Formats: sequence, structure tokens, C-alpha cells
Amino acid sequence: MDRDKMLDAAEAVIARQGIANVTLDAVASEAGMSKGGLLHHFPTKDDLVEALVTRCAENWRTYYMDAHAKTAEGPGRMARALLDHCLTDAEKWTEQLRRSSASVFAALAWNSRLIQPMRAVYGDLHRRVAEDGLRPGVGEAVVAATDGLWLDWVLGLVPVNQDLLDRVRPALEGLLARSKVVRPTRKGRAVVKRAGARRR
Amino acid sequence: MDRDKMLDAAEAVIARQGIANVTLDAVASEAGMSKGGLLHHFPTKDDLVEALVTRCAENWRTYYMDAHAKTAEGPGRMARALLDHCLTDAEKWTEQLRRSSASVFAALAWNSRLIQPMRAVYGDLHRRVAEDGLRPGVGEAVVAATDGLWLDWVLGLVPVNQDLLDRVRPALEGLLARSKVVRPTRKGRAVVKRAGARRR
DNA sequence: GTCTATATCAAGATAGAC
DNA sequence: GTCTATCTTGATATAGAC
Repeated sequence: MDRDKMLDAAEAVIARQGIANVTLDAVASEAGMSKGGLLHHFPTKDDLVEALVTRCAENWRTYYMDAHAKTAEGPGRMARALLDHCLTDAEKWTEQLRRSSASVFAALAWNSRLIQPMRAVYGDLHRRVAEDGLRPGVGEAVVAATDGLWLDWVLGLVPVNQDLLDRVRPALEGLLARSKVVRPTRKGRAVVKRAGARRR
Repeated sequence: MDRDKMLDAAEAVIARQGIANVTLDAVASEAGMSKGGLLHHFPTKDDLVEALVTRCAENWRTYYMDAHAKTAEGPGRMARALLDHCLTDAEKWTEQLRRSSASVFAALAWNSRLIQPMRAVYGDLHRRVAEDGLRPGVGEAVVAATDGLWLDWVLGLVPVNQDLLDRVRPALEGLLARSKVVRPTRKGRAVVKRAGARRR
């Protein structure tokens, strides 16, 4: 039996019943196998949940690295990649992805130790954005906005549709456009050259 | 016994052990009472968790309404209130608040039905921001960024300190400053007057 | 590697004294 | 309103056959 099949089953059950009521029995039967079989692959329930989180974290890393690779070089490359690949097409915000995210969310709440793999991935992303050649704070703001939109969507606090993306993305793009070039100095300060600043 | 005392105890236990390992016994003993006594106030565990979420949601509503009241009138009032009262002073991001927030996260993951009170509060906030007299998307971007920062902080994905706030807040303020006036029309469109747009 | 059967135990909930 | 004692359930994990 494929490992991914079992993880998919776990996500489906969590999405349906909330993590509180998830049992190995339920996951096993969703995956079409017995509890004993499931426990052969994941010796404890925590192992199963941990695998869920790790898979999600790595998927996310792969996704944004791929987006980064597809984005034109230059200042703000990582931030632009996020806007282009996360906040452009509402169809990417699928119910399947929402369910998967919600499961991982539940898993993180389940056991705070599980945050570790996520932390590694996010540390990487934040580092990339901070060293993105933008005015300080701009990249962080874009990442935060993306995270926030994602959170609100996963929790069902706000519906993410094409209209919303088409309003929010341009606003953030404006932020990037006015923060083109930054030359970091040795002292950790930054020299900012805003587009048009010298035009007057 | 005070209701809040018991909820505080529940938060403390959740923060310490994760919601998976929280028992009524543990909460009761943390609150300095017996399980029977606790169950007199909250007939079921779900009732307890629900009260936790509701309290947090109402606290948040009170907080941003208060911030709104303290902020000068004019376009972007709600968004400015968020920036001034949430993204200005790092000391407000206390460990106590973080723990409380993390508990509520866990609770939401615990039972998706519990999202209801949060949804009500966020619906209100998003409505306020959308009708804030800003160019479409700008207010939403500010709320999303605030939410995202909060999420990353609660999950421990990124440390929120004064330096970070002092970078991110000005970036978002720049967004507001360049999106001063919007007159909504009957058709749902908006007339945008950017500061200096007519100066050319 | 997958199954059935079962041991074990912990947690939510109830009853009723004080 | 708070307590102790107890019931009942159901979930994890193990053992061992196939």
C-alpha cells in the first residue's frame, strides 16, 4: 500500500470529522485496509500525523521554489513569484488544497512538536524574501499578506475568489513597484532607490 | 469559581501539552478544583472549548473596535487602527497572548463547528475594512498582512520583534498613503483619487 | 505485509453525598 | 456549587496467524 494513499485517507477523515474524532480505525477503513496494516507503516498515531505535516511542508517548499525558478530575475524575485503563483489564479485555491491545509493545521495544534518541519521551510522562505533586494519590510509584508489570506481561507473566515485576488494582488504589486532597488550595506542598513525618486 | 479562571487554566494546559493530551482532569487541577466542579460549569468538554473560542473572538472584536474608536476619522480608519494598535508596539505581542491564541487555534482544529463565533467577528472586521474608503484591495491587504504576521508568530514560524514591526508597518502605511480617497458609486465601482494624481 | 482478536487503559460523563 | 466515586466507552497498541 502506498504511503501517500494512507496520508490522503487521513486528510480526508480529518477534514470530515475534525482531528479530535479521528481514529486509526477510520483512517484505515478510508484507506481500504485494516488497522493492523496501517500500524505496520506508522507504528503510532503520532507518526502518522507527523508524516502528514512533513509532506505538506515539503510540498509547499517545492511549490514556491518552482515558482521562484519560473520568475524573472531581479529584485523582489521571491515576492513576485508568490504574487504570480499564489495570488493570481483563484482556481489554484482548490477545495482539495483547503482540506489538506486544514488537516495540517489541525495536526499542528495536535502536537506542537510537529511544527518543526514547517519551521524549517518557513525559515527558508523568509530568508529568501528578506534577501530579495527590496526595501526592508516590503517582502515581509507580501509574505505576511499571503499567509494571512491563506489562513483566512483555510479557516473559512473569508471566501477567496478571483475578485478578491484581483483586488489584493495589484495593491501588493504596487508596493513592490515602488520599492525596486536596495543595495544592502555591510552595516545591515540599506540604500533605497525608489523608482522615480530622482525624477522631480 | 470564576468562569475566566477555568478558561485561563484550560489555555495554560493546552499550551503546555497540546490539545491532544488535554483532559478535564488536567484542566480541573490546573484551576485548583475537581473534575466534578469543572463539569458543573461546562457540562461537556466541547462546551469548555467553545467558551474558549468565543471569549477569544470577543476579545479580538473589543480590541479592534477600541482601536478604531481611538483612530482619527477619514479614509482607511480601520486599516490605520490596525497598523497603529497591532503593528506598532512589539510589547503587545506578549507570550501570554501567544499562548492564548495558540490554544484557540488548537480548539478550532479540534472541532470545525467552533469556527462560528470567529467567523462572525471576522466578517465584521472585513466589512469594515472593505467599506473603509480605500482603493479596493488595499484594506484587505493590510488585514491579510496583519493576520499573516499573527499566524506566523502564533505558530512560532517567525519571531515578531520591534525590528520586524518597524520594517513592515511603514511598508503598509505607504500603501495606505498612496490610496487616500475612494468614493464608492451606486454600481459598486469606485472612483479613485490618488494623492498627487492630478499634480503631474 | 496484511489481517483478526484482544489486552489495556484512560477519559468523558453521571450519580449522589455534603 | 463543589466534591468523590464509579460507570462506560472506545481508542491505541500488541500478539500472533496467514
